[in-house]
Amino acid sequence: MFFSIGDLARRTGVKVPTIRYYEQRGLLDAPLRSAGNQRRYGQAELERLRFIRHARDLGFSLGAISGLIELQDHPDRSCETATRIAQDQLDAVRQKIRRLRALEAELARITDGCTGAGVSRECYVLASLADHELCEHDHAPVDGV
Amino acid sequence: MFFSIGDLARRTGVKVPTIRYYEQRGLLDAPLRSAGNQRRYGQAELERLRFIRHARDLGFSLGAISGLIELQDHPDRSCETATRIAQDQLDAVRQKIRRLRALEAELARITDGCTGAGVSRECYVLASLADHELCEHDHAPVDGV
DNA sequence: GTAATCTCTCTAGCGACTAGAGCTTCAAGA
DNA sequence: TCTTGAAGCTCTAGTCGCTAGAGAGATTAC
Repeated sequence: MFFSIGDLARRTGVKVPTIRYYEQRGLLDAPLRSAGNQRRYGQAELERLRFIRHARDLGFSLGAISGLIELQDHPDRSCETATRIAQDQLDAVRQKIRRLRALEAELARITDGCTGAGVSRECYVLASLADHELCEHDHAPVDGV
Repeated sequence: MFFSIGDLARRTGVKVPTIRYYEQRGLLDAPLRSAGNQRRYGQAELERLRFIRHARDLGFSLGAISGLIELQDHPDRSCETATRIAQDQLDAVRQKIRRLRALEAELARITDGCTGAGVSRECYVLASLADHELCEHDHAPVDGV
């Protein structure tokens, strides 16, 4: 019926320190404790952690996940917020894909220009990085590349 | 001929604290100083910082950029390393695009399933996150989404 | 000369963990 | 029942690439 943090970790694929971190961040409620002060979890916590895991896999921030959990805990509220959070996440993902594609094109061009056989003085990779004029596209920074 | 850190920031689009951070990280050499201990930069530093900026925009890590700078400073070395660093970066970008596309598909499906008009108990967004079985694809975590 | 703007160093914070120290508890076998 | 080894506990600090702020000193334009 009740299981340890290690069991919970195995069942969800979330690492033990990460579970404790989620608890500290308030995403998981403080669980019951054994006589010796060890955490003991039940089905509800398992499901919540799976929810968090799934949302993290989809790229939601812990802040966004907090919002989603808040809604889950109040089943009578409008789900407008949930939809908006998900839509924002989708928009962010699409934006990131767009930027990464520009990067990919540029990087492919740069690496194609150099076999790696020569000497660094003549290296097209280094030359391209030194001189933005050699670029075909603009590429804005992408965080977390 | 010589300019301040603020001028350098304006000419490269890199923020002042970031320039100091790069110096601390060893990506930029410690520059000359004015009588009053302020940093004074010349053309060489400007070019190096533009190189760094450009590489950062393409998603290279500071560690990778260190490696590239090392090669730039030794023009007689083989550029194999540079090519490999760039190729690794390209691979990483492509990998990230692949994962983001899977996420995009899943998020689009999830958000399409909910108009936001209902109540959170019946919300398809929340249901999908709670139950991975509703997913059509596997989606591994992507760092930095 | 004075005021406004820069610049200096230093420390701390972000997000989402991850690693390690030093200790205690638990579960299984002898 | 005892022992042993794995697993758990709390706490602090580190990762990456910055960013923000405090409180001081330097520079520049008028």
